[in-house]
Amino acid sequence: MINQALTIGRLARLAGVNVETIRYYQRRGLLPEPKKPLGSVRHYSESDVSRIHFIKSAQRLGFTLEEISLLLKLEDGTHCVEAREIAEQKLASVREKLADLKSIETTLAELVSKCDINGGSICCPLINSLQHSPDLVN
Amino acid sequence: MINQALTIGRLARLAGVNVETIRYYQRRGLLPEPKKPLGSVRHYSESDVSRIHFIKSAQRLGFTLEEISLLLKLEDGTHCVEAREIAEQKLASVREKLADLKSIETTLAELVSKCDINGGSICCPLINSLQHSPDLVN
DNA sequence: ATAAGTTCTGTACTATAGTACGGAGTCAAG
DNA sequence: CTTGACTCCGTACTATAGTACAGAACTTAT
Repeated sequence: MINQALTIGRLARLAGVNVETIRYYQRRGLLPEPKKPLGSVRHYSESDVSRIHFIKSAQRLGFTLEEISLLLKLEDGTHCVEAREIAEQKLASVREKLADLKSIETTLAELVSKCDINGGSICCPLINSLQHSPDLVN
Repeated sequence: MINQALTIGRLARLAGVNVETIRYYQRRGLLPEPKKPLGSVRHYSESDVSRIHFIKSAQRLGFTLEEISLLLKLEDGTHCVEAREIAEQKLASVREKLADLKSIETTLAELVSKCDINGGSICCPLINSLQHSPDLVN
């Protein structure tokens, strides 16, 4: 096979992760482990690339691999009601995180702009805000 | 002292964390360790409660203790320019996370509402979406 | 003043999410 | 047909963020 049979190494490069990470995801059940053609090496598909991207995206948002594993189980097509429940739970938690982030964003943006007004000289507004309301969220 | 000298245990209860967590934050330099009045126990202040709340809030948003430690250094009042740079960096990363979360929110909300339309019977829209565009973000 | 409850100190253990590595087997290019 | 790269498999190590615990000192309530 001179052309791209998707081996684990190629998959890793395509997906931008480490080979070891792929094996780890397989051990954790996040990625299927294709069966090995006896006396040869495993072959992967494009969908594995997508799946890894999905995992990485979800992770960047603070989902744990455990949670991502739940999300991915929506895929098997056999647990519709559960699938919807999980999706709803996730949606709620995403909205919570969104609200938290928005409030941090507002606070930080204010601090930085107060700093602008002072022309970057002595940024007391920024420091004072942190000193007197360090409890940014809630 | 019959009344509330803020000992580490009380501080922990007030801040809603474990005593060990407070010690850990002290070791990491996230909380000051008040000096011990020889042959007695350390006393804490209200500002330590606020500081712990701040740390916990920032953590819920995905900041690492390392990053939080940087944020907290804005407080010392002596590095105005650096303080502003850190705040700006954080603001940028918060905005990135916000964008990511919004896109996940949209996707999940769509999936759940498609599920509603199907009356929760066979939730193919949800499952299909995940199967055919598992790369939620970007 | 004595027992129960805290604090202090240091060290060790835990979970999560990987990364590294050794040795054997497999592939592919010269 | 051999050499170098890659795969496979298991085990071990790493960093982050704690938690647990042992033994001594201190505090508080009775």
